[in-house]
Amino acid sequence: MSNENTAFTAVFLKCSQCGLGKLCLPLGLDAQDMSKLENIIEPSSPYNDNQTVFRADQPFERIYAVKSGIFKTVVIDANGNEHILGFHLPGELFGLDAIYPKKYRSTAISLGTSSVCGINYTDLESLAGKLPSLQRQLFSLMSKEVHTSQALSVEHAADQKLASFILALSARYKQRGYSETRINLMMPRRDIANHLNMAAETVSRLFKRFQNEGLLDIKRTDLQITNMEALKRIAGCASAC
Amino acid sequence: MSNENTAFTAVFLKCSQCGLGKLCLPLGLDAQDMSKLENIIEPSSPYNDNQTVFRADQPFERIYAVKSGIFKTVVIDANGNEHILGFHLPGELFGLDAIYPKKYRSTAISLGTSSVCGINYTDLESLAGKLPSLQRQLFSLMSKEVHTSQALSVEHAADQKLASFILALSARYKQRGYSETRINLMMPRRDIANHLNMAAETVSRLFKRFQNEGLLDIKRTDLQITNMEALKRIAGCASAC
DNA sequence: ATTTTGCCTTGACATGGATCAAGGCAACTT
DNA sequence: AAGTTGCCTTGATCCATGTCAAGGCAAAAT
Repeated sequence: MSNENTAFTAVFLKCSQCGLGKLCLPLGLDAQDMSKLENIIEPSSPYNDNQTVFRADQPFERIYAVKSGIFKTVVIDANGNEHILGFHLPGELFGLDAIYPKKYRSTAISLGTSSVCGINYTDLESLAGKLPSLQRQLFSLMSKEVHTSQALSVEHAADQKLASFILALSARYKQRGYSETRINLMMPRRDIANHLNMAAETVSRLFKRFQNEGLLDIKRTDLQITNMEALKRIAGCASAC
Repeated sequence: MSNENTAFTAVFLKCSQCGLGKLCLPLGLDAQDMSKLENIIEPSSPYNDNQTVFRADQPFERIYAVKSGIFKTVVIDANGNEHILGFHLPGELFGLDAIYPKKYRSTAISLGTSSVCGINYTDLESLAGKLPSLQRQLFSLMSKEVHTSQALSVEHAADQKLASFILALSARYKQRGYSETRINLMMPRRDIANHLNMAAETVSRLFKRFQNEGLLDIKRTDLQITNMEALKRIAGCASAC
């Protein structure tokens, strides 16, 4: 938790230099439009591990795009139980579910050192009205988000849920130019389990089973997929094929 | 399944006369803008029970707004298992998850006699670029959709899921000007069970338990909520409070 | 180097809910 | 009115997964 990564602290990249343009909001924008988008982006200093970007019930002002690292969004129910709605990788947006109620529905927390771009929603809306490509990309990203949330509810057996989770992560890493077979799980077992509605022990046992069956190798957070096809068969291909 | 409701057959209501304007796409539009929206709406003849509006994998052309009745959206996984993603009431949109991949992800099926407005998405996009209120409402509805999909994944015990489902239906009926305590479940137990990832027997037993505990009265599809507070306690208030 | 801490794994046991099987009831058919 | 059909309910049983408890291991702290 020491502040050793001063290299990141003052890096306020523009969209045009960011490298996530292929995935993030600017996708499809020409140079001129992108600079208009850049004008309303509010880059922020990196968050250390486990810091809060916004809390549930706070008034909605900005949506956020992940610049580096990972964030999770969490809701707490009436009994105080936490539930992780999702993990957000670089180039992904979060806070979109706050648009309708005009307040955040969840709390967003960094996993490890991570950074975001904040985007004032009022400004974004009015810019989207002027730039058709931006409007299109926003709708597209929200559509994707709808699907991601639905996909989770389709799986029901524990092995199916975990296999789908791994494959979905793999696909998202691949999109970002990383290996699709060698993944560094940034989140602890407990968080994976919570997100998938199961016990951490079940995650542990399933990883072991998958390893015994030759589907993957895992040591702590270092995951290597060794039989993608078999994993897909277990996943039932609901979200990953 | 006889075609006794000829009254519906040729009723092509305009948005301005539809009565769902408070919930549906036209929300927030003035008369002039609404007529522009009306121009791109394609009303269709009603569907009988269990008819298909679109199928998964067909190319995406239109989003749909429910005009009357109920529709369900269904996905079929690699093993041929069906899963009901959601039920759609009058004024609600479906097909939004098809925007990103440009093909439908699910199959939409009518429950009982039901009707829709189809809206060509290309036209809608370009109109949304011209009418800020329409753009705003579209973003708002998609944001709501994201939340609805997420809400399902938060609950985990069967009683909690069923209680939340009932309360969410109740709230949606209330919004539409119907009673929030007396609800006609348009879908069979099997469909409710499937949507909530449980066995139909479990739904049956839970309805009985809730009835024994004085939370509700149910006879076939006729549901009466008698203790909303207790139901909310069981639901954990994740999606309904 | 030793201790501490946090996370992960493993085992034993308990249980919620699935599955299997039978019966009931209401609506439609003949 | 009797039969048929589809859906719902109820009971008995089983199993996947949760829970509880203990132990292991690696990284951080002292």
